[in-house]
Amino acid sequence: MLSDRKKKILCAVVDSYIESPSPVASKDIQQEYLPDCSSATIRNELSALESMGYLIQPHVSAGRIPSEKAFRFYVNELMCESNITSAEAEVIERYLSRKVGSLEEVMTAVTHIIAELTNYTSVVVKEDMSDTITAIKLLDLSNGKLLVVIVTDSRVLKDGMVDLPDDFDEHMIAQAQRWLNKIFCGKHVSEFINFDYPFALVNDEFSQYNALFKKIIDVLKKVSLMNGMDVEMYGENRTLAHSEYANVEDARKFLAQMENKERIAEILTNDGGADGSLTVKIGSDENAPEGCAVVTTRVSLGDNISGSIGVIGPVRMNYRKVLVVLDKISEIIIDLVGKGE
Amino acid sequence: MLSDRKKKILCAVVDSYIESPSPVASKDIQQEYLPDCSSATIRNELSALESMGYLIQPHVSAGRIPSEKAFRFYVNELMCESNITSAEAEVIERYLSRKVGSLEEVMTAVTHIIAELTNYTSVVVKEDMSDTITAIKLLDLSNGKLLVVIVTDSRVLKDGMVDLPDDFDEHMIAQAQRWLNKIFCGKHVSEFINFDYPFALVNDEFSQYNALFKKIIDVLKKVSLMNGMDVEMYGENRTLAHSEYANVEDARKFLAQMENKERIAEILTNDGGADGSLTVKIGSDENAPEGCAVVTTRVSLGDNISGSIGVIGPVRMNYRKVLVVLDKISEIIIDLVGKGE
DNA sequence: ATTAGCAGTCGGGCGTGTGGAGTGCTAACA
DNA sequence: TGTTAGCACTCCACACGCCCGACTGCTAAT
Repeated sequence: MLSDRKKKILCAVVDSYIESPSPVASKDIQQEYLPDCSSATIRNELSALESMGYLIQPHVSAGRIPSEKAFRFYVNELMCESNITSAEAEVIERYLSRKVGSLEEVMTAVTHIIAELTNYTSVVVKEDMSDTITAIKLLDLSNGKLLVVIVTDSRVLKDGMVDLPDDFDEHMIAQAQRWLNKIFCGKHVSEFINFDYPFALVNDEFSQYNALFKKIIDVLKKVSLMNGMDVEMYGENRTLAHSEYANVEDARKFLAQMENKERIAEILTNDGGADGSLTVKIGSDENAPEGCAVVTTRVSLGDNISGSIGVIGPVRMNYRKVLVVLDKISEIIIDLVGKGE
Repeated sequence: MLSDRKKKILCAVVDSYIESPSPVASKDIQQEYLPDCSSATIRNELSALESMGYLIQPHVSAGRIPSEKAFRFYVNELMCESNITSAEAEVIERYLSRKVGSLEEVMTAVTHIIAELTNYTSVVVKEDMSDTITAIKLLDLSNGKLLVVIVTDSRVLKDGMVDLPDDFDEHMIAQAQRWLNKIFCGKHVSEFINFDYPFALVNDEFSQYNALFKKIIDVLKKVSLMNGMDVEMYGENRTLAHSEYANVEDARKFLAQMENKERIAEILTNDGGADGSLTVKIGSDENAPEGCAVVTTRVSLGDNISGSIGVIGPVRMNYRKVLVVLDKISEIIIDLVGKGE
């Protein structure tokens, strides 16, 4: 456990670093946060915090910068709460509270307003769980490949390709198709994702089907991953304005990660959490994109539809502001939905 | 008109500059493209081409780089045609020709494959012209504001706000609403965009409506701009990999322009052109984003639905490759659609 | 445990110098 | 008149070296 003074100092380092991204010196901390100690004392504490993994010294004659561990500790225990400014609240309400229109338009509006207020990238994911599988079709392309097609309720189709073992004839394909339909029809596409192959279903004499089945289910998993998910992102540019992306290589790495919408959607949705609850993930250790932090909140948007709203920025993010904005937004959206569409 | 030799030299400069983005020297041209002339002769020609506006000399002891004018001339008259490599054609066909699924999925696939093959940003715009206006509603928010809502066929709603003049009561608002519905119901939302206010409709005693009407129609124009348009973009990252975006400021400027989807959609769609025809716009003079070139092709996707496929990259773009890829893609898509959805 | 003071380290900004790439110009030549 | 060789000139890009200043860690005193 950290002593009170260590906590104060760590908090000072993080606060200062969030405000301006240069290593924090002992003297600065003394002057601005802890006038009761000498800078030497603070230096000792900093040194201790460094060996505990909370701080990093870029080089020997530089101050300290917080590690990802420090940011996590900061968010969980140190950060003082703050309230949304009335100006911000007003902006949000003006934009959203009278918004008429389709869910898509509200999503777009939400991403724009969050990016505007926080100056980070904003993502909204809508998950529609009501869409169920009507049929699975296997089409022999007669070149050793099998086309796997999923047909769902809402006529959304997904398709993928599988290599066909040599010894398969059309009867066997038809048989495989019957089995697949028996297992999956009427279920939600998301069921593939956690589906364990039920070997029991296939008795010994049909063991040759096993390999094919596994492949097909893998394809179905992959192909259905984004089904019913709608991802909207805005303000990649905003995040790039921050100093961690001062060189193009880092900027491009960030953008490359943002292009993987499946990944982003997964990050935003994979931990449940009640309506309006806030989650913070910092760094790739917590499954956020590398060098990034993700703040998420969830709102339910009616039967079988749920939404996740998130902000993606550098680990050195202004968490206080982001949390406050997301909180307000989710509150308003829950309110909007509650009033009945 | 340019002499043959000037054309050859200009073509050499552009080709060489596209291949590697450094100023092209007279000696290089001589060695690689025109061994029959001396470098001095070429220098004279270069100097002439420069004063004609085709070339730019970054500084006195540097070679020449092509101006936007040179690129336009190159695309229109100099560039030698080339054919798609069989490898590329195969990639495209494998990806697309067996693609089953919704239009949205095909759009996504198209953006990905184009970005992959060209290494530039790719955009697809779908325009659905079949959506018509069912009703226009004016809601008095009783704070001096009027909420304008458009309801269409497909239950898409759009809304915007207008300041209400002081002397308007609910009867007048109802009257205005009746007029608006009379004019626009049953028409396509795009009709706002080129709509000229028909003063004749409003006779003198109702001239007070004029100001309000104009405002409302402006809002309707703005609000309906993207109606029925679906913009999908991929590979902003790819374009940034090119050397013109080596510094972050330029990269951010590019990205900021890419965030304006309305603008991009307009660039891609605003010049008709037959199915499969290719358009090249170079530089902001031709309404492309600043410093960028846009290559576009159009495909019709059935009744009242048309699509535009585009590639956005730096002015120094590999036009030959982009044209070839877009050509192949549009061919396949026209084929796909032709076979009957 | 805290603190003042001092020696030591390292990054980064800045001026200088130089090599090399490429031109424009001139004068000679076909 | 068009082409060419040769030369003087320009200017960028890069490297080198320098030094200033920012901070620290350590030591010794309180």
